[in-house]
Amino acid sequence: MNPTQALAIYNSLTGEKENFEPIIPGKVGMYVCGPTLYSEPHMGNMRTFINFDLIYRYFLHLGYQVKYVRNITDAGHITNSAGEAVDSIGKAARLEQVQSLEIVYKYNVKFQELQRIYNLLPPSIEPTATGHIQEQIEIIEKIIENGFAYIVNGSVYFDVRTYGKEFEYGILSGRKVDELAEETRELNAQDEKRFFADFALWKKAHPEDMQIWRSPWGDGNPGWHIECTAMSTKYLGDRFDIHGGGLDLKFPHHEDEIAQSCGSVGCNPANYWLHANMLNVNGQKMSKSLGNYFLPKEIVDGTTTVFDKPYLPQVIRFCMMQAHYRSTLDFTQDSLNAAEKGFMRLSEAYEKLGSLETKETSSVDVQALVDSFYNAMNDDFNAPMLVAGLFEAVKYINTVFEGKATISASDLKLLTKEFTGFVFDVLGLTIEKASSDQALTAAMDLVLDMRRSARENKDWGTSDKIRDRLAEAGIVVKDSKEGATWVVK
RNA sequence: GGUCUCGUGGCCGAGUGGCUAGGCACCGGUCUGCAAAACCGUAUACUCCGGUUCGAAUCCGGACGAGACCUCCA
Repeated sequence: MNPTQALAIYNSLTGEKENFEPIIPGKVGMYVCGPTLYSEPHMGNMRTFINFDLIYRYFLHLGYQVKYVRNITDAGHITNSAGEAVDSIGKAARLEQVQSLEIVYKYNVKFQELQRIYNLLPPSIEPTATGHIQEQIEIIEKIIENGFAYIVNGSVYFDVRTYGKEFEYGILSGRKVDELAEETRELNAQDEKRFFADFALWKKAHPEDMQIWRSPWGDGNPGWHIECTAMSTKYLGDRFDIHGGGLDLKFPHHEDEIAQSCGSVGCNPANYWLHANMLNVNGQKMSKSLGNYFLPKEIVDGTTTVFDKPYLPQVIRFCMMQAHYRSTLDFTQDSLNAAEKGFMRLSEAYEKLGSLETKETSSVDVQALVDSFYNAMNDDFNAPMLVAGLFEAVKYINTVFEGKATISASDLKLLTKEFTGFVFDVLGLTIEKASSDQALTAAMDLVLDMRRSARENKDWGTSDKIRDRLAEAGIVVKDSKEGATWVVK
């Protein structure tokens, strides 16, 4: 590795790019908020997970030993500001007339499948909220002990006002408690909370609840935020390097995690807070009501009506890599088609790498090119800049292939190592070999052989007829000096 | 209503106080029996109005527009 600049990360907590300094040299502890499994994760969820997969992969590429924890939220109780329980998993379970765990299990299987399809590296640990109820209770007890929470009628609430005397509530989101008071539209008059901004750590069970746990305060369910605090603390300690998640979790979820950690162990849990931006479709945030909502599996299968053709998962991933993780990204038919063609070009250049002829010297500064890959990623994981650098390499590879530029043996070795390293290991792309259908391949060999004979006899009529009829069947024939190749569209 | 972000060429999308991001499309060229494909190359931009500056699309202010969060959300 030859980065000419240090790894800088944009820290949402400070609003600035900071040089990355791990707590333990050579090691990284990273926690990312995973999905709530009350439905199949949609494409927008996937973008967040793909972006953090990129970050995970880059740390690994730099040689860090990474402990990557991404939780699974399988306890449905979440409370809104009015203190009302919103049990999304229980709701889904009732709708499908099954138990909560069945819902969670069903969607977890789908989520695992999606991770395979989109080539996500498995995290070091995927803990579940329901597996850490005891830890959550212990943290709540500690917060109560420290005076930052109170018990009302079997529920426990975090006391934001008392907390605010010692710590700063709103340190991450920039919200001020006073402002929040004015902004909040309506408060529930029946509220058990002492203050509108207080949030539930533990919620007393309702008779119709499908999942109930025992606690010192009676039967109930954990609050949403405490789940993440418990799991991150258990596996990464009171203080770790990176906490990530979608931008929409910044407030209140992450803000409340900070409050819970400060309120229990006295410090912000993470040194660097990273937030991945949202995915838009045709210019708008993906949503069911707008009709631009689709699942990661549907776009691959071509079963969504949003786009008129299927796309390979690696094309979708590549499309995402052309935008920075902190920017919104707009998926449109055009942007996906552009990514598809660009990805093909990248793939084809990769396949040429193995057959390049080397010369005494290189006509391009390969080391500088490789440095640009690292510098791009070291600048807050700027994948689009990396992709631009990779296309510089593509152009170079192509011109060498055409005999219009030269590369030395040592530079070719370097370029091959780093180019493939960044394409496969860092960006997480996969390049599939052409059709593995042996019967089709044999038939095509025969057809193209007959066409070649026709062409040798200047029988253009037959040659063109074969070409056109194959095109109608969805097979595109590409002629080149080395002969004809084909590809199924 | 409050807080915040953003507004880049036909599309997607980086970046920077003065030095061409990149991809796709377009156009030109090479190649080809023709075409496609492939490859190479050129062009097009920084919402508007003020201000700071030798110089701003890049900094500041305002206008307009878009989006996010404030309620579950990746």
